[in-house]
Amino acid sequence: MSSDSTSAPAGRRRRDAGATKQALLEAAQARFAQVGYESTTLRDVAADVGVNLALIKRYFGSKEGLFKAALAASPRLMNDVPAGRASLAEALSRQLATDSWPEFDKHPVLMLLRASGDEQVTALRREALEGAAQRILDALGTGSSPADRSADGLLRAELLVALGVGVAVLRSAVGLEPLASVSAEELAGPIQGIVDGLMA
Amino acid sequence: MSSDSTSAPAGRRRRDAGATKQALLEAAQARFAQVGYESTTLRDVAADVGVNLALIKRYFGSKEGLFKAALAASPRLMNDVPAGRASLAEALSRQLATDSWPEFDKHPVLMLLRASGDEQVTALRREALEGAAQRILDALGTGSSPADRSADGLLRAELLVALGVGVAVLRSAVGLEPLASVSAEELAGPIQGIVDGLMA
Amino acid sequence: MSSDSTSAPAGRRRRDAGATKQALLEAAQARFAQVGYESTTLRDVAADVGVNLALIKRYFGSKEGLFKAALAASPRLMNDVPAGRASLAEALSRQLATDSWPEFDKHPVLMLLRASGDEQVTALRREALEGAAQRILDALGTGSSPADRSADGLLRAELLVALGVGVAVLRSAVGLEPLASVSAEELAGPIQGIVDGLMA
Amino acid sequence: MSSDSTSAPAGRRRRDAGATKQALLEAAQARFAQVGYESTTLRDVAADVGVNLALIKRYFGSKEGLFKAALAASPRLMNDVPAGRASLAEALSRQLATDSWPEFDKHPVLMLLRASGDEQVTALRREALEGAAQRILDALGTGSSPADRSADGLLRAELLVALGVGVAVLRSAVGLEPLASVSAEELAGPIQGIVDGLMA
DNA sequence: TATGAATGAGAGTTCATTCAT
DNA sequence: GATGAATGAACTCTCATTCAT
Repeated sequence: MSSDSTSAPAGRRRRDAGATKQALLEAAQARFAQVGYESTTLRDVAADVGVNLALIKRYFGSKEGLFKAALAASPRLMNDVPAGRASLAEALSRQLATDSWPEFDKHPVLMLLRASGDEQVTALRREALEGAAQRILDALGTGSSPADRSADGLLRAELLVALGVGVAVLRSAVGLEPLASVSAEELAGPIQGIVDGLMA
Repeated sequence: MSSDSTSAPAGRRRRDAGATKQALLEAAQARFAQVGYESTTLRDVAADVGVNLALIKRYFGSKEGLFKAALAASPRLMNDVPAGRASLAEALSRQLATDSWPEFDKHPVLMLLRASGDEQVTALRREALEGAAQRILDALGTGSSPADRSADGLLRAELLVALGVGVAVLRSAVGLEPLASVSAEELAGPIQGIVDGLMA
Repeated sequence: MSSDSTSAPAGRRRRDAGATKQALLEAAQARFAQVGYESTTLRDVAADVGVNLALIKRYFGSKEGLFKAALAASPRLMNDVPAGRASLAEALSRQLATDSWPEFDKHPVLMLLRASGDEQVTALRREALEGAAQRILDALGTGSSPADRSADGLLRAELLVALGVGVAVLRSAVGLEPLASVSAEELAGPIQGIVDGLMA
Repeated sequence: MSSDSTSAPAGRRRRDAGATKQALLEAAQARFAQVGYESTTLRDVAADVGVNLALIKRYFGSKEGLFKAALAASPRLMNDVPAGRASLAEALSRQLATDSWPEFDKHPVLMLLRASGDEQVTALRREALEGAAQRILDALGTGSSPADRSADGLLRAELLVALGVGVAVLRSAVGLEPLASVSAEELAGPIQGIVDGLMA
């Protein structure tokens, strides 16, 4: 779908700063998610896009800068989740199965887990995950069950985030079967059970 | 001359190959779990123990070798879990709270997630996690509930493993509150709910 | 459109090639004198003036070219020195004190000492300093003292140049006190003694 | 005289840390004096000695560290100058002529003038030159002339240091003739005149 | 003419590893 | 068996420069 950018001369993308920057960003996201911060080399990222290494410095300042940009450009986790337990479980199942992430090792959540020591990165990471937890909590907030409103509602939401993080890791980094190749459909039942059990 | 036992780093450990090796292994486990494979330097590990860098080469062959040995020497996850949902939930809660791992960033599960390149490492990792899933399944297997015996029983067990992995990551690498500082006691309720919901 | 003169950097200098070139030259002189050839980046020079980096290439060809131009545009050392030992000593004192060079680290003699590689640069440098020595010799040449006309008169003049160079270096690069902050007045006596002693 | 080090196996110096370190130091001193801090590359220094680049890091930590070590290992300027104007002038002449420094472009004073931005380096530099000035002052201190004891005695001593610095620069970096190839003998007269005139 | 996207070469630094002693 | 000197390869980063527009 989004293979080629806006108005690029197809063959060799040349002299289009925006497109180059975007391509670098995507390549970086993939590399960071797949092999982590340290193992990702800027040479590889540049080579993926087919441009010179120095452009990364030009556009992102440094490796840290590229990482932060890649992190910031990641899609929001658990975005637009309709209210209600059923739709939450369904959204979780879908996002954790290969359906929405054919190349699962590039799942944005994986990048979140790769360290870089930097303080700002840690903050970005935390914000992203806190946001996901909050959105999960919101999706459950309309329910009448006492647990939804309880003091530890956020904790329960975070446990669902943890579940998602764990599934992503086990799928991609470990390849644990049958989890690694389960479909959204097959995942739906157990996830629904977890959500219900957690909020009972 | 003086043979020191494992847990007694008396004065200057001298000429006790076994103790030195064990100390190196523990130092390596801590470093790998805390900062990951790439960021761990052999010099640091050797310095932690106070021995020469070349000893690591001698004992473990290479950095990969040390990592594999550290992985293999990790405590088994979910070991000795009594049968029954309640005890399973309790065991999970305990292991995921700071209670059993005061220095949570050295939790063995964290080391499992580091470094991906080597094939043998991936295998070790998978075995460790498959074993945990199997033991969880066993702990539930004696129950009479239909889900325990269902075809996707293993999948459900793996979801619990995923939950554990995710919690460990969020606690240590991200420091997501309130999850990061929750006690085993506070964790028990929600975890129990999840186990019950999953197996309902 | 609006033609700005040399010393009036009004608003945004536009379309005045001469003024831009002159501004670049001055900025380059300052940078080269202050931090040396290698540490001066063309980006910095361009930024100082507020023009595009490529303009330097256009006007001066290369970094070497800019350096040569900056060197060639430097004010002549020991220019217009009236004849006689007293006026020579006075001229030396004045030029080596902060009086005439409030920003002493931009003193033109400092630029002369930077960068060595290029052959042409060495020639320019030598010419500038030979000229200064010659003018010093001329200023003394009208005197009746036998030393003025002696075969090593030039050598003696060069020793005065050396003194000047050394003072400039010690003032700016090293900050050697009390020399670094001495006034022209305080310098006058000792310098006069040196000139007299040298020519006695 | 000091071409080969202590007990080196002549052919290829191997496995002698002390000798290697010393050789690196000497090579660094030469390079720094000749082309300055920025233009000196660690690869060149290592190549001069015929060892691996990484050894410089091992022994000196960094380029800055190497520079500081080279500076600290430099011979003291104006060391062991006997008291009296005549011997001072003679010592100055000798040190500034090719006599004592056949390869004049490696003269230690040249290294002092090459910047590196570092604060500690500036301090080292200043100390070395202050020491030289002090020793010059001491050499003159026994005289009965009023100027020796005057408040600006140090300033006058520093002017002699400046003269030395300037001569060194003009000899090596600029090659100003006839100064550049003057003998100690030819230099003696003018220098003596300067010292006398300065202290009159 | 002037801009800025893109490049290539080389810098210091870091690390696992190897090799004499 | 154990030490530490020495190596090679790779990394990030920096800069002058070139090339389309």
